[in-house]
Amino acid sequence: MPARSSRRGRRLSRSAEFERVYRQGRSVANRHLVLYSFPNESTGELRLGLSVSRKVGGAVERNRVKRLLREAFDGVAGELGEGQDIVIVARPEARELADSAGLSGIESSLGELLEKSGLRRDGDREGDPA
RNA sequence: UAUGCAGGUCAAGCAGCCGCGGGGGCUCUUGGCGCCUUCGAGGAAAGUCCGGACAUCACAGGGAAGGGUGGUCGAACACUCGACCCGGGGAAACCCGAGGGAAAGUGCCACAGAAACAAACCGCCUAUGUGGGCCGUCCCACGUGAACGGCUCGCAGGCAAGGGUGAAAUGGUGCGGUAAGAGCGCACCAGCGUCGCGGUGACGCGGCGGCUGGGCAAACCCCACCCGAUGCAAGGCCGAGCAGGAUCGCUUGCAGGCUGCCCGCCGAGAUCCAGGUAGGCCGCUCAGAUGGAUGGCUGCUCAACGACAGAAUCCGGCUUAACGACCCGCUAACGAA
Repeated sequence: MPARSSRRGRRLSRSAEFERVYRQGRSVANRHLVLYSFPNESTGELRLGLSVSRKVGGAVERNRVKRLLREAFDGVAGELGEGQDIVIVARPEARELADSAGLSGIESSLGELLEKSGLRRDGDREGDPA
């Protein structure tokens, strides 16, 4: 438990790992994002993968969407259980959301998906003995 | 000074807080964690259109095919750059030009027009040949006549000046000339050839000559010069597992393991080899990732949401995209003073 600090966990690195999350994981979506999740006890870590296709925009816009998604995910990572892989796919509408509402817009959209998926550990704050 | 040019710089700025990637250092028993420090996108990083480095493969020499380049000189070739030449634009500064060859051949030239490469629609001519009509002259003959002449209508023929079409119709203007005309002749201009001079050269200037018949070669083509193929997913190193080979061992356990030795126990495999998959490392950088860092929030200022846009082996060029701000130099027509 103390091994995982407050910063983000590892990331998904192999396309095979993405495939496993896509095929075997559960998914929830709204008009901006799609969120896949798959419990992975072997690593004991919370890992994130991002997929932002060319349909979202050019390199600058895709970078911006990815950065905002990482930032937003960082903010809520403490509320999620360990030992699972998460993949967030950005839809083209995510670019408009990032342009118009910025980080807060992405955060609320991600929070909506987490609520829908039930991934939040309800009332769990024992990981942060402040 | 406005205006217009040419070259260059920047790419909102500052502060605070929270974060991210690489390097270095400190702490630490190692790994790790933590802390400190430093560096961290562009002028186009883009398109991937050229060239080079680098890498692997191929390679005696020559040719063909294919591709590229195309005023000259220089930087070894090419690309490109600099200077210059020629043509075009501009008042100028300056800008633009795939700028070799159309008497080697083939092809194309829309619409319009007679015709787009060698011709004649309208038109001009009757000098020349020939047919008809009328008139006149001529006469041993007075005519339904020969010959000659004139006028006129044709045919053959001559002309390309003028009209008209077009982006373009085979030089322009003037005089002479002719039946009418025409570089047919002459003068000047333009073009071509040739000679001389200047220049490394593209070319320029001058003299002379006979007057030469369109455009397109980013149409095929011809000429000159250049070019091996593939590209960092190049390529190099390490290397699980599975299968393969070699050696040793396998009822008498004595190879091997527990363990450095002895005993004891377990015990059917053990060790090595090259190739090489998954995977890893290098290539890969004083930005240097390999699911890919360079960001977010707040406040203030300029301003009024701040353009185009994000490195992926490196370097040089080309092309394309795009708000603006500033610096330096040049030009000064019209207009203002």
